[in-house]
Amino acid sequence: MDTSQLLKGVLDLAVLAVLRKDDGYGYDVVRRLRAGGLNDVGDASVYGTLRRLYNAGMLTSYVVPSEEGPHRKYYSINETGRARLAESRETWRSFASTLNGLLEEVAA
Amino acid sequence: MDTSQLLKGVLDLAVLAVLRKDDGYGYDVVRRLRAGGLNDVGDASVYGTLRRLYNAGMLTSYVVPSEEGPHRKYYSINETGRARLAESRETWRSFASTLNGLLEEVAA
DNA sequence: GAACACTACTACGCATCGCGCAGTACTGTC
DNA sequence: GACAGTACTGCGCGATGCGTAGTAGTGTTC
Repeated sequence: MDTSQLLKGVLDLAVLAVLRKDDGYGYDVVRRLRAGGLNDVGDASVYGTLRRLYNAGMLTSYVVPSEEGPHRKYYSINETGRARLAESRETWRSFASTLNGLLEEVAA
Repeated sequence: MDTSQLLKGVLDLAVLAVLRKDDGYGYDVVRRLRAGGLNDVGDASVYGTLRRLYNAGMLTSYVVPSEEGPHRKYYSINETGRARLAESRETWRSFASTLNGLLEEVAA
């Protein structure tokens, strides 16, 4: 089944989550997300999300010329981004809990 | 925080879930969802979802004239709808589990 | 009895956002 | 030198939740 709709509003959260420890560039973030189980995430979605988060002031960015390919634009999460990550995580947990509640009444 | 994006792709599931036991009409489904914790769900979203599910053959419908207001259009889940409910529930669980995995690495 | 509130549904258009696809560009390999 | 892999950008589409307005019926309150 298609999970693209489920990603809505959550990709921001996922991207912030994979950046919370180490800086990363777009292509790398895509790989981390897929390694984490989001197999179907499109690369354009991730690049778009990174740009959106950057424009929203959640990330800083710096370019590193690579000797083994094109330059890499690294993104680093800042305080605003961390605050947003914490907030979004709580929103997600609360929402997931609510939906699970609705689904579990099925058994009743 | 705004949860409208999180609802994407899940409202179908939630609507099917609240209809799985008893038939319901639009206004009633809205109340059940809100009672279940989806406080911010818009009524137009629910009516739209009901029509979408009906057009997709997941629901049947019958009109009951009410003595205490306008007529009510009841919706009833059918076999196709139940199959979809089961399928979507699994998709949701798998997805939620994946995302929780990504988030929990935060603690590590 | 007129204004108002509640119930119940429909229709229109908007905004968000993930995605597909094309394009650019650099490196390495066969 | 054609091709694959890496890395990023931009364009336009499609799905879907939401706001708002509109229609329509019933009950309440002054």
